[in-house]
Amino acid sequence: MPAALAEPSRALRRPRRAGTAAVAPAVAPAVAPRQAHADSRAPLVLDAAARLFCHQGFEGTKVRDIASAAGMLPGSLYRHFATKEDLLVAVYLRGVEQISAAVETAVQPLADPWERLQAACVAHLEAILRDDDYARVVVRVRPADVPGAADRLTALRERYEALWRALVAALPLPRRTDRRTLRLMLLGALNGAQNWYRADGAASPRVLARQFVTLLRESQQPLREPS
Amino acid sequence: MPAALAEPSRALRRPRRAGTAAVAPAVAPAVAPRQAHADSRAPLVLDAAARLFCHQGFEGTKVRDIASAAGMLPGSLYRHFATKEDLLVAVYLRGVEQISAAVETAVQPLADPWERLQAACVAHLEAILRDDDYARVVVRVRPADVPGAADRLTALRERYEALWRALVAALPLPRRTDRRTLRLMLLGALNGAQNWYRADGAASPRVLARQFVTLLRESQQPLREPS
Amino acid sequence: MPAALAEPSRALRRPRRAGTAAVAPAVAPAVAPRQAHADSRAPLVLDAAARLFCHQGFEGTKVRDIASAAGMLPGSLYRHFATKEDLLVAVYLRGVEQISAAVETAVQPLADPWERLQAACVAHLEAILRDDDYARVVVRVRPADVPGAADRLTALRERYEALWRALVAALPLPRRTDRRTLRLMLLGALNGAQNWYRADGAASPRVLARQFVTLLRESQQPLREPS
Amino acid sequence: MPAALAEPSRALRRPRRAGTAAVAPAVAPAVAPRQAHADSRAPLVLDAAARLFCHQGFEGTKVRDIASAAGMLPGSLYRHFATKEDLLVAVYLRGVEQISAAVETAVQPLADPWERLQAACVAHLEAILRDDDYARVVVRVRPADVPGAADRLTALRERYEALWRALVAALPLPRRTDRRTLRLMLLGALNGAQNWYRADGAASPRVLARQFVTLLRESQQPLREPS
DNA sequence: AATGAATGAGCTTTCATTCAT
DNA sequence: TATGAATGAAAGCTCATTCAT
Repeated sequence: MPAALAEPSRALRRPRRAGTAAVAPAVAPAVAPRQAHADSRAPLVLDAAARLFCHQGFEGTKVRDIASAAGMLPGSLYRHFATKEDLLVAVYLRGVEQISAAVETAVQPLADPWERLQAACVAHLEAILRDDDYARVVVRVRPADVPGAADRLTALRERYEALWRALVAALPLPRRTDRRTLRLMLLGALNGAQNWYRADGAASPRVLARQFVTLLRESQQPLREPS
Repeated sequence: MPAALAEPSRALRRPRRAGTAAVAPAVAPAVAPRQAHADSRAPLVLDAAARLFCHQGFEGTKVRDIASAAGMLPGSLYRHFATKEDLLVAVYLRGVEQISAAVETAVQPLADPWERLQAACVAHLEAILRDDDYARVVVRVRPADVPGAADRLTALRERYEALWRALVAALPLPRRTDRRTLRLMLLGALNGAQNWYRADGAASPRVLARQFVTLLRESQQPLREPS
Repeated sequence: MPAALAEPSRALRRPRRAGTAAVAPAVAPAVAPRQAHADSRAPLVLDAAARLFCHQGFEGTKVRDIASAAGMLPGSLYRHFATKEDLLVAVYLRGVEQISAAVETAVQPLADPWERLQAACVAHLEAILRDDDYARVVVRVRPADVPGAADRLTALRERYEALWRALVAALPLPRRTDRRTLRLMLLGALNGAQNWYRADGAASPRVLARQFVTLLRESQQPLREPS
Repeated sequence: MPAALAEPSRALRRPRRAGTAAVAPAVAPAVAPRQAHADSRAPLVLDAAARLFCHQGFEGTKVRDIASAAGMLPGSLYRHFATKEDLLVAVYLRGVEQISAAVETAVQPLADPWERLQAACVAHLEAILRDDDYARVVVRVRPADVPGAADRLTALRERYEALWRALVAALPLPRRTDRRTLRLMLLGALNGAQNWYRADGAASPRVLARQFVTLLRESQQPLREPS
């Protein structure tokens, strides 16, 4: 995820090819300037939008705010994005890409299903609590609150949740366990932290995530339908 | 007004305390008619606002919508509430009152701390998923999304969460357990259900709540700070 | 038509009942004030819109212009009309109503088809050249130039042209005469006058109209397909 | 007209001096290629503008549309035309040139004034109904709708109408006939056809034109001031 | 000559709120 | 108390035009 954060605008345009991104600029530095000029401001716009959507919500953010945060006039913004909703979708897309990458990176070296789940929680929580304005927007802005983009937003969220479905599917659980509820409960608990977590608190996102998973993990022996 | 707000809404919903609602008018019949008549539309406004805020969010709900849902014109609405934010606060207040009452009622006959927690979860979940537009607004509308009322909204939420603080404080847990995190995690998981719960699904709010608590309860042996 | 012009706002709201309009106010003068207050500004808006659409075209007229000509702010206009297009349609509607009334009134006392046609031309020309901003808009603003209202505008024009279809149908003409072409040619010639007629010119609309019809009338013996 | 089409961009800037156009390149052949190449896109722009102005009107056509229809970007367009209004004037100019040429060509071999008028009508109608986007714009776009170019547009129309003044002046008519009204009425009727003529209709522009003239011609015995 | 991002003024429309009646 | 027309600030967006490259 740090890597993803370091080259944010690229992720929007090109297919993610691991390892290539860091090398390419070094190989063809002469091309970079031209490209950089061509759409140098678009990533600025996206960054500004992500920051503002994340802090003030979608409705609370005015197009003028985004423009001026990006150092341009409102009209100029529409060279890059047709509507405010499209801008949100672009932020969402990259948020999903980045948090997906973060989770995948965190999970990849691990084999044990519970360890993988915990690593995913850590990555998720760090992204939505601290690191990543884009990822934070994905959690902060509710699809249903933006009618003009609800479908696209929901589809993007779905894409990310597929990751979690796989993680939960791999857990060794009693047969009758409702894995869907387990997944949604866990994500709900994680995302809810955005409402109360304060950076200056005692627990880091990492510690918090471990607590969450421990909670879940130890409980799985008796997850049964209570009478 | 708090009294007025507390009274009509109760009568509207359930005979929460049988006999009381019907008696009150009889006690003060001389004042009741004029006042009752004069105020008779305010609860309508509040109900309409609760329903709309709950379904469309705060920004998504227009004052005109509320007024027309209450059978009046926008101007008339301002006889009862000074601002749209005040209206939201009033809904919030009653939402907190009602969900508090629901939880307290559910918890009261029980003695075992875990049983009390589970009963609270059931009551909370039934309120925010099904029963109570007012309570749903409390979960649905994020204080931070309404700058003009954020403080008051947060204070009301606090008031409700005090209940949960007590419930969690009563749990027999290892000394080092972070009860604040436990509480917030649980509430986050419960509230998150509003985003994905569908009434036609397999699990009722009641079953869902039991799953949540079982999850928590069984896990409390090892909830310790990971190294 | 003079009657229609004398009470313009009424025509928009009530079905035209000949003779009643002039009497009603006298019969129930007590009701008038309340009614007059209720929508006192809406006719002002409509009049202002008609005048401006007529002089500057639809695109050339800004909502702000209409509002300030009506003595209000742009936002206030939307109490009365949902969109600028709707306002145009309302003007069109009344334009059609008024010019229809003018033509019908002029034609009614006459029996001879050619005399009726000539009277219709006089009425039409007087309306679109001098008397009636509303009627002028109907000729001035081309439906195709206002995509958002083209259908409704065309339908209204159709309604008016039906009158002319009847007038032309009644003419004693050779069987093979293409009456549709005759009608459209005549109306085209009449409407075209809006582009070049100047009030200070030698010929009045009345004289002009007579010239047009004479032109047509005398030619009808040989209107045949030339070889 | 074909000649005019063959040297489009030149006609735009200089007064037409017969014979010069073909010679100039021969005189300075060294310059021609670069110039010719450089100028090669301007006619494309003009054609695109004519097509779009004709189909969507002036206001309805965006500079971007023209540019992209001409295969260039908006900024590039301003190498050729200083303003959108200038572009319209250029289209108008060529429209007038082309329809004038068409009418003159049609009229030239004929001697009889009525036959000449009829030939002019045929040529005019074919141009504005079918053949010629440029000529269509002249009829479609009303000078008064483009304040920034109204004077120039009117002047160009005047130039074309001079032709018709001559044609009408040559007609053997009773002395008291108002030839100006006759001319304007006829042109109004012809131009009005643009609003209702459909290519799939029964009558071709040619047949239509003949009907129009027959109409006029036969009527001229009694075109007198009615009492 | 061509690009295309940027400009900036201006557009139509929205909406919480006010106020004369 | 209720009305509903009016307010006025601000919103999202458009578009002819400019300008550094």
